[in-house]
Amino acid sequence: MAELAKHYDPKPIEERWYREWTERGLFHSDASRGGKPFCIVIPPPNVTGILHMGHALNNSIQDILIRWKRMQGFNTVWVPGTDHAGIATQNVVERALKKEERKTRDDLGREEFIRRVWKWREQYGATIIRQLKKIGSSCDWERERFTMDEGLSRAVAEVFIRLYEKKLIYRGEYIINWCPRCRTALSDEESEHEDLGGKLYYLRYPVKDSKKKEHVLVATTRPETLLGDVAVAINPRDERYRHLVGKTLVLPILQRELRVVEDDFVDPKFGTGVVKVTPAHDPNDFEIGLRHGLKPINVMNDDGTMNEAAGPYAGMDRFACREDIVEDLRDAGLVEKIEDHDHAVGHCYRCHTMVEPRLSPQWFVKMKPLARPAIEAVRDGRIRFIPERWTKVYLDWMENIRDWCISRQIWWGHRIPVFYCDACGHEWAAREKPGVCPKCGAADFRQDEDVLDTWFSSWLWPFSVFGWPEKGADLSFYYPTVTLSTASEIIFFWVARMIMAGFEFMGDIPFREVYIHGTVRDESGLKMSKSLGNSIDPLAITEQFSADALRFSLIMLTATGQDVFLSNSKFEIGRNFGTKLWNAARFIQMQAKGAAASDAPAFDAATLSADDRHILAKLHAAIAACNDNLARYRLNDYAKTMYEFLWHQFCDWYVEYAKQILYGADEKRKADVLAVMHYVFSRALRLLHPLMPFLTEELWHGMGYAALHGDSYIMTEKWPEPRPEEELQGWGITPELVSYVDARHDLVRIGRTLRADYGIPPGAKVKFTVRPVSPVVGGQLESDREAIVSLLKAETLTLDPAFTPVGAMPGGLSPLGTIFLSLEGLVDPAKEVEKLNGQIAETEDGLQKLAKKLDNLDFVTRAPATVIEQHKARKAELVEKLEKLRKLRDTLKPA
RNA sequence: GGGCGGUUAGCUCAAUUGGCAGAGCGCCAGCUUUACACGCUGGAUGUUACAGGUUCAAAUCCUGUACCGCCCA
Repeated sequence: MAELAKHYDPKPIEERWYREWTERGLFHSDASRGGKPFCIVIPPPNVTGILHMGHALNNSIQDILIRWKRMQGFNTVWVPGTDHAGIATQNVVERALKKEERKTRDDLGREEFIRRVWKWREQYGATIIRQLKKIGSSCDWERERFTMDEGLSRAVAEVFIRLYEKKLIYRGEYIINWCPRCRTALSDEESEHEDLGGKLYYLRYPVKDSKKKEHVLVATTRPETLLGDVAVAINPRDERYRHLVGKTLVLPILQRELRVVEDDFVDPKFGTGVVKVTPAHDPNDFEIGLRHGLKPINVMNDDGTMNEAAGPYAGMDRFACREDIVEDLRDAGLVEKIEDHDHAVGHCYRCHTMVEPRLSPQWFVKMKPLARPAIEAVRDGRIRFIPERWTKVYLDWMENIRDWCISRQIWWGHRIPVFYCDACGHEWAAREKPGVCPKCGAADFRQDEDVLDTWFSSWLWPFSVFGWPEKGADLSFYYPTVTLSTASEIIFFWVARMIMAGFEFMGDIPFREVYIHGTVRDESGLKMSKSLGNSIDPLAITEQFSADALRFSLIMLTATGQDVFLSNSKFEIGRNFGTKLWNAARFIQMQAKGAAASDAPAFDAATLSADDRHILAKLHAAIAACNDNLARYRLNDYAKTMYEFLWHQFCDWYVEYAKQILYGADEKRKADVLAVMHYVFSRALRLLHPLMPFLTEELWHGMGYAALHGDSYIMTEKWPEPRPEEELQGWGITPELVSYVDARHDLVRIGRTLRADYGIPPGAKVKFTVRPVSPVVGGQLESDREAIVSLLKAETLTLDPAFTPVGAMPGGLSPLGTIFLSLEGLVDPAKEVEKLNGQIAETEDGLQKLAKKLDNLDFVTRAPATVIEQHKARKAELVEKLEKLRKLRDTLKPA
């Protein structure tokens, strides 16, 4: 076996292992293999997308869960894929078409355009998939799906028809959010509200046939829509405007006659209490219009320009029209005033164009009946949100759910499977394109021009990826999936709808747990986004550091469900940790002079030292902590557990302890220490594998563990489980032993502090004396003498229960005893006294606080006994400490 | 306007049932120590945003205020 290189070079190693894992089919799962399924479906990224930090975080999380469960022996599958992102993809291809051929989609025609989109997808659609592989995602690539592929398209059609036949899908003319740039309808969720500093225009609407030239003041934020006004509304309880009832007003410019209607919707406190009613351009006005039988007048084209109904403004852009109309009204003396007015305005989530509420015929899904079981499932805990607070967000939305506008006026997507017969007017939905009208037999029929919202395919993802509507073996084995990991932004878009679809079409939940991770932000707290230019490219990080470093740093920094603030330098955490691990491995390998002979507990349990037992105990504590943290989605704590264990427990203490044995002559002890090291390290690697898959795989092989397990891969190795308590006891591991070694670490630390305080060069050997607190501790320290000497770089260590310092001798208190540094003639007694006085004051302070508490009758009578005991014990400790500190100081004082 | 989250060391965050406020990074001092300077050793650092309240005891529970962020209308 080759020696580990002096420096770890991640790039070729990461490429190599990913290739091998894939070639060996290690990511693939087969339902026929049986066992317990553990399934995650990936939130399919846009086929147009490139990997950003949010993806990196989310997919690291999923990969950790998947790799962990795979090692635990579950039949694990992570189903990958992409979604066709209707509007986004169409935009991209249209832009390219314009740039390269100076053509529009209309120039090509529908069929040719769609052919081009597919071509584009073949060429660029794999980018994000390739990037997911780069960061180590262990998806089952044999199962990769695309929302437009044949199977998923079949599922979409099936779902549409079922809902259509149940009358849960309907077509109707309603106000929807319209993007004039994308020239399509959007769902409510796709219109993002943004607060804008707008204006409130107070306009005078003359009263018809008024001799006194009476007028009414109407307030509006969108004056250009007045061209579509058909009425003016007041609140029936508003006394100020009683006199208007039954009157007719005259619309400025167009001179259209407007009724005055009374409607409860009108808020008397907003503006003047009189609102213009424009049913074709405002959802509330539309409702008012329905209640009062008003005929809407549409004054805009689909691209946001004014149409013929706008009279003199026909052909103008909506914003230019607004300016002109205000100017014209001002000239006519009809503008009373203009106030600043902040209000929320919808913007297209794709292109950020201001959304125009627009009346148009669209397809909708009736959501209330679908919501009911989906609400129940979350209420009764069959589906759990992590962190829990998202439950309320979900429930609030679901309980006030509105119908879902699913039709889009674009070409790229699943075309609505509804047909209209020109001959007999029949309308029907069909899975396959029919030959003739099923009613009259005519061949003259048209398919609906619109396509479906992309989410109309995504909401089926957890079962459509397993072949639904066919009820195959995969579907019954893997469904329901276990965890869905995603960001809070798409709880409404996607998570809620998947739950509804799960119940409607599978009769069951789609997943048990929804893990909502935080948002990735830059150092100043801004959300990372392409448009802000503040994003950090995850692939650049893998180039500069490594995929493992990227994953480790991201996860370690991301507290459960909290946002994460990133900068380039944060990724040094993972890189440094990886390097540390690499070097620890090199050390073991050098000392073992070759590959591991065994990673079993191949040590002589009877002769283990306290430090051996201590590191074994810490390993088992780490195993338990990893399991616990992973099960609770506390992935940052899992990362911290491994960081603390490997760096501080293993490297700082155990490896340092081991040196004096490995450099010594006792061959039996050497063999035991190496056996302990291999036992611990081989398990730690496995614990770390889900986080740092590449480095751990490399070391698994490099250290020879793979060979010991029949050339296994760490990724399919058994996840370490803690050994039973009795077995650990058989190895001499007890809580007392662990706290003794912890305390001895303190003793060493205090000894080192003495060295540092007196400026002893790190290389210089000095004499230490310890006065143990008890004969038992004295005995323990005696048997660990070599270890202490080595860790303290001591010349000698004297253990003397009766030791009294002669003259000025710096000393420190530890739980195991007082440690003295022998420094003949070098000590400044005054300085030492000063130091001790500081410690004495500190101790007195603590003691006083404790005494005050314990003297408090209320505390003693009301606090639980265990707490009182704790306080008493601590007090006794401090009293003793104080006494020792004083004695120490007194010996230093000149007599 | 309604709701949610946050405010703890210079920075980023922990602190599980209310019971000794911690970690990483940064900072300071020292170190060519035969695994590692991407390192080692040691050190300093807190009015837990503010004001009240509950409690024997509050970072933690309650009320209010301020500021930051997000979601919804």
